[in-house]
Amino acid sequence: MPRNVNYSELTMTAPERPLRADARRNRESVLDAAGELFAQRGDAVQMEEIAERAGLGVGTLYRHFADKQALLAAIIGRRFEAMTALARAADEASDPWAAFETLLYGYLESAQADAAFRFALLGPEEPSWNDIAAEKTDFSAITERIVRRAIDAGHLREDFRADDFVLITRGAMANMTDARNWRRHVTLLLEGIRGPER
Amino acid sequence: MPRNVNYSELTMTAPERPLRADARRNRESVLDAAGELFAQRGDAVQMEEIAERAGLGVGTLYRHFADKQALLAAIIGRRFEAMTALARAADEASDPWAAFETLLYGYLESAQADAAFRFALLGPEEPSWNDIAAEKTDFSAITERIVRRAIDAGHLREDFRADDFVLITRGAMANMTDARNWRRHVTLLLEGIRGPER
DNA sequence: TCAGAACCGGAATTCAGCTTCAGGTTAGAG
DNA sequence: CTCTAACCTGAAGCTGAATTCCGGTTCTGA
Repeated sequence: MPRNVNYSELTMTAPERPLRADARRNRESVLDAAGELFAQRGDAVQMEEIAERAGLGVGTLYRHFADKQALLAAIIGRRFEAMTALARAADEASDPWAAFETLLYGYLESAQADAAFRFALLGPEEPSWNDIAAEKTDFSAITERIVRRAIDAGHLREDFRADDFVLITRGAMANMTDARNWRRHVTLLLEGIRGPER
Repeated sequence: MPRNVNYSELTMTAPERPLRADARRNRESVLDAAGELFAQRGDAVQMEEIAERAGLGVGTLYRHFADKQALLAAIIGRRFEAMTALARAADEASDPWAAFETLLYGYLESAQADAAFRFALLGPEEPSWNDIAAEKTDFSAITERIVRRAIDAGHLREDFRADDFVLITRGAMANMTDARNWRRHVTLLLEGIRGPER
């Protein structure tokens, strides 16, 4: 007889008994509220605030998620899934460079809109986010393929590595204080900053 | 009759009465201890830990610095001064590109060695760090001159701006998880990542 | 050498947030 | 309709870390 079961598992193993209707509804509210607030102010939001926005008591948050980390992980997990979907879509493009740009800018636009996402990507690895590691692997595989295509088509320098994609995105995210800074950063990266006299 | 005077003013207006010998010595110990620890783990160190490393009680820290922020500000301020000195030195180089590279890599190597410095540069503007703003102005002026020289000599693209220097450094600092990542990042930036088929 | 201002130590206090828990409520099976 | 497991609430408890406070200690000028 578990008292405070954690249904936040991202792996979709259905719980023995489905949630009661009100519980399912509330869980959704929590996820929505947390999603918005985390996206807006990252880690800094308080549990109480999330509960209020969801129209629930704090206790209810804890019925659905073991702790703040678990809630954050659930939110982050969603974003990662979306990102993998984005990568998959980008890979559809027949033009290799279009695929690369779609992936890069799509990724960064998502990051711009979501402080929690940036937080997860820029900060140190959270050991509690194991579920996310698997998602990352999927994403990386697709990225790898897109990068390779761009190289083979001569759009990226020969020695470009998928890891470099991470470098670029981290760099850009660090410049997201202002809406246009990160675009400038990416532009400089893509075009290079050396002059004619190099 | 002030009780707990804040001598952390970075502006060197000497206090009415010079500090007692032991006090001056202790102040130095605090600065040293805090400098090392902040450099190592940034914001995350605790006052108690700093006190211990300095061989003093916490109360003593608070005799010299109003609060943790003030102590951090004092440390950061020192780094900024060093950075301005570095810029001045770089500007001495007769070769414009050498000057630019010296500045860029010197700046980044310092950042690599100091988490507190990165923290101050990457995080949002702290309102309590007013003293540092002045130092920043000096630094910016020199950077501006170095950038201009590099452009005029044809080593940097015409539309390069001093602000871009900030973009680059922020980007690189975000990639300082691993010692060589940021160098790769800078290299990509300088050389560009587009292939022959651009 | 001595008084007392300046200084120091570190236990006690404060505080902000997360988390728990002892009841009250409600969905929904029978 | 009834009963009860599942659910919800939010005040109270807990925790970790900053900050205070005051009795004791140490400089230093006379």
